Amino acid sequence: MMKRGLSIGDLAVRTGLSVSAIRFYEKKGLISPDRNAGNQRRYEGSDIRRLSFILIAQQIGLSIDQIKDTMSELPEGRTPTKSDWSKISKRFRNTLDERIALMQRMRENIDGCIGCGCLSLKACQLYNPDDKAYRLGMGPRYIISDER
Amino acid sequence: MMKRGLSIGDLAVRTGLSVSAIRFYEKKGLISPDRNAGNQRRYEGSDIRRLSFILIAQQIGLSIDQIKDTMSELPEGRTPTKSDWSKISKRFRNTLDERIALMQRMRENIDGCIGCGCLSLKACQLYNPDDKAYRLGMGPRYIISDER
DNA sequence: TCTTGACCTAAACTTAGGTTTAGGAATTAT
DNA sequence: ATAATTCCTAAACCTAAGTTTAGGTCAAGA
Repeated sequence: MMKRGLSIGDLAVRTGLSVSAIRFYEKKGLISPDRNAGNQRRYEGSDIRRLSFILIAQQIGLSIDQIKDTMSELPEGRTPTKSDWSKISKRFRNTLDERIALMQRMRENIDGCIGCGCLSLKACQLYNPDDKAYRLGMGPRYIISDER
Repeated sequence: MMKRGLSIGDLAVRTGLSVSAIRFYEKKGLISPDRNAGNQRRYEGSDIRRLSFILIAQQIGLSIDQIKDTMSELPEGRTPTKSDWSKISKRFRNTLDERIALMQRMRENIDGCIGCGCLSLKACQLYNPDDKAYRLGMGPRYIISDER
């Protein structure tokens, strides 16, 4: 009578994700469920936390590949403990801190940049190369040409 | 001997954008250059500012459509003045402030959420509906099913 | 038992924000 | 005058992060 694992539908209900998204994350290597006799996926309770982690990481702005890298530091053989998760979540705090600092710098510069008339962008603070590491959304792929 | 307008290549050099991106923004309705006798685009100096505005708006996280909406408040008949730009740039400050506040809330919650064991997400702060308005990157399209 | 609802895979489709390519026409430099 | 650039359009292609569809299989309730 004991349930051996959660079905993909159960997991979808528990996490709020769609079934297709869960399958997609598996294809991307973020989660690796067992299969039952009939080839259906069976998940453990700890997979709820795994998926939740993915959602949070996405809200912070990490890509699937970055999330995969981050999660690769979880223990391989055993179910991750609270402290395992806690350890990698500290990275998030740092990432967030950087994002916040960047946006604060942008905020400080924005009036000056729009108002000042310097908008050829060549000398603009908002256009500072240190800030190019993180851009929200997609934007133009190559902002500055090599000018070779 | 006076140059009548900038070519698209000139504008690309001045803004750092690629020529294809500038044409793309035109197709999206963000900019509408004149044409010369040979059907080539000719831009005014003020278009540099227009494109710079687009770049800044993208860094703040606005989509092309949102940028188009925002720019629709610029004057139609005449070249926008410094104060026209300044006015709409104030919106950016507010948008940025909201983004920053959201990220700060996330930062405050992150340890608790990862560490606490609540990660079924159903009750998690990080999953608060007020925060769903802005998500970085794409993420799953529909997080919560209707549960109809 | 049988039927309806969940699950399976593979492949095509979606959106955003562009880039690349192909085949010409206009400019500019020599 | 001619060659080398630059520009033109249209259409195809690209990536991320999924969704949708088609054609079957599995499981659970009446």
